[in-house]
Amino acid sequence: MVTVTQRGCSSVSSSVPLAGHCAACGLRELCLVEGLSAAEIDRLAGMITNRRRLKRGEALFRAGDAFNAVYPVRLGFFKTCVSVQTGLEQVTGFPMPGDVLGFDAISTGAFQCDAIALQDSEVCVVPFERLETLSRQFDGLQHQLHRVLSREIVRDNRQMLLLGKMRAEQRVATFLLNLSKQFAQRGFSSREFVLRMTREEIGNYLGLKLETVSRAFSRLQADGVIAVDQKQLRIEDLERLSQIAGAGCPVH
Amino acid sequence: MVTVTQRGCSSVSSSVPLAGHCAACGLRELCLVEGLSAAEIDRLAGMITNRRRLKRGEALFRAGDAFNAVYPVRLGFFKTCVSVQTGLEQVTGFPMPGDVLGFDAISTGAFQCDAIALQDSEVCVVPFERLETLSRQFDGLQHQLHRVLSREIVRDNRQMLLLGKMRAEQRVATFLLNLSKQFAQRGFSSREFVLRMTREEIGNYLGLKLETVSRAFSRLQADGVIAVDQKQLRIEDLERLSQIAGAGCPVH
DNA sequence: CGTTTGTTTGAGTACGGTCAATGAATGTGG
DNA sequence: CCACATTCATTGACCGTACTCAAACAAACG
Repeated sequence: MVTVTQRGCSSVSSSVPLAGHCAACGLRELCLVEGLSAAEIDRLAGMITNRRRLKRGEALFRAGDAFNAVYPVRLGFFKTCVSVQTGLEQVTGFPMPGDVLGFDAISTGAFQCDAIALQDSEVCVVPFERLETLSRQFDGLQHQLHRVLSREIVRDNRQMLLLGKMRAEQRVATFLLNLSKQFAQRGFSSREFVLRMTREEIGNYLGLKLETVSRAFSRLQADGVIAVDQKQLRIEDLERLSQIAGAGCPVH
Repeated sequence: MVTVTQRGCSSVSSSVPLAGHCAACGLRELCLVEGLSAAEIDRLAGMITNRRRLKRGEALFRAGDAFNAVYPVRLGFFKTCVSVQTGLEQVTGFPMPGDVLGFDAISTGAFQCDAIALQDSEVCVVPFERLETLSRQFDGLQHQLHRVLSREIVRDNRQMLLLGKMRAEQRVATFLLNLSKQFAQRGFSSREFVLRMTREEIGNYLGLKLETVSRAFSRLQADGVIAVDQKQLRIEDLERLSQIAGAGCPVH
């Protein structure tokens, strides 16, 4: 895993001109690279001419911005949120390393949501036109692109089920389990991790108020299911957490 | 394997061997065909070797079914729903002519949701491997495919906002407005139309109980915003309906 | 014509939201 | 380094929206 040390500069985001090294990237299993041949990976990496670093709180893009590229997350943590004129705002996801940001923009050529860094982060800049060109030449890349797009649709559908049908505690339990699985996929501890987002952001994502999230955490802790200390979270009883979540896996 | 349950209809679906005539299809503006050159349309149409007709209540596919093709709707009305083992079920959409069914299946090679015909319907069968092959040759088709996929992501994000943030009456008003716009796009009346789905299916889609949907309808009718008689619906005051859908009670 | 399915409406309830107060953590500038 | 401000989190009391349960009715269907 590549670690990027941030100097204590208070500047805004910097563009990092640097050829992508997808073959060496620890996120191969998740990003656009999954399942590609060595030759395909080389060509994809050659296309990534720069990366972008963001400070906490900074926007990678905002709804309405012109669409040129998609952004695989290399490092850090984001939130994406859609909103309507009236001020309603919905957090639609918490992208983490390996996830790709920006696919919502293909349909209209402008981003449809905001993407905000929840901590200092780094993304690859993948010019979308060149990605389309390359995926016309390599069917492996083409199919992987389709799979990543499809995966996002499936994830959204599951979130709709959570928002439409689950009760508060069940939503929170499902959220923690999903986080846990995602950390496991990325080689981090699935049992203990840091919640990069606030209670309010969690609540927004889950269709709950922050107080309800806090109460759910307290209750789960009182029952010995989790141990939570501010943003630090440990799963004490995975079995029971899964029960509460309702074995929230899709049926086949 | 999943069994296909049929509700109250005796005949199964029929396959209709027939070359697609995309150029002549009234849904050109919506389907995969949008923005393609005549040559591209011809090639796409040549790939569609058959269609499929479904009776009301019949499943086009079920979660777990093997994925081979995507299905542009030619005629009729569908619902798609995801579920979990515990029995929770969420309606994720009501695809209508011009919409394309099945993109959720690309990610795993198996469908992730059920697609049920709400009335006698007809779809084109587009073998997905051939669609990928063709979209490697025609960048117009490739880009349109990406746009359709992206559009589904955007729509899902908006539905997450509805489910996470809106109040009951606001959800119902938004639902009716969306339907109205979709009918308009397809050349039907945007002011008066038939609700092809039951109150329960609407409620499921909107994260509400059927009684709540019914009450919302009654209230909107009492206020002179809509006129509803069973499945027949007429929008009486579009301005006010938009207000209710958009200008919900300011949360903050 | 009877049965099933779908819709409307009412009464009571519960879950999560609202409001409010307190405290902890983080960050800033003197 | 500390004082202060700000953000974030927890907890309690109360309230309101949407759910639950129930009954009556309408429509669709065999």
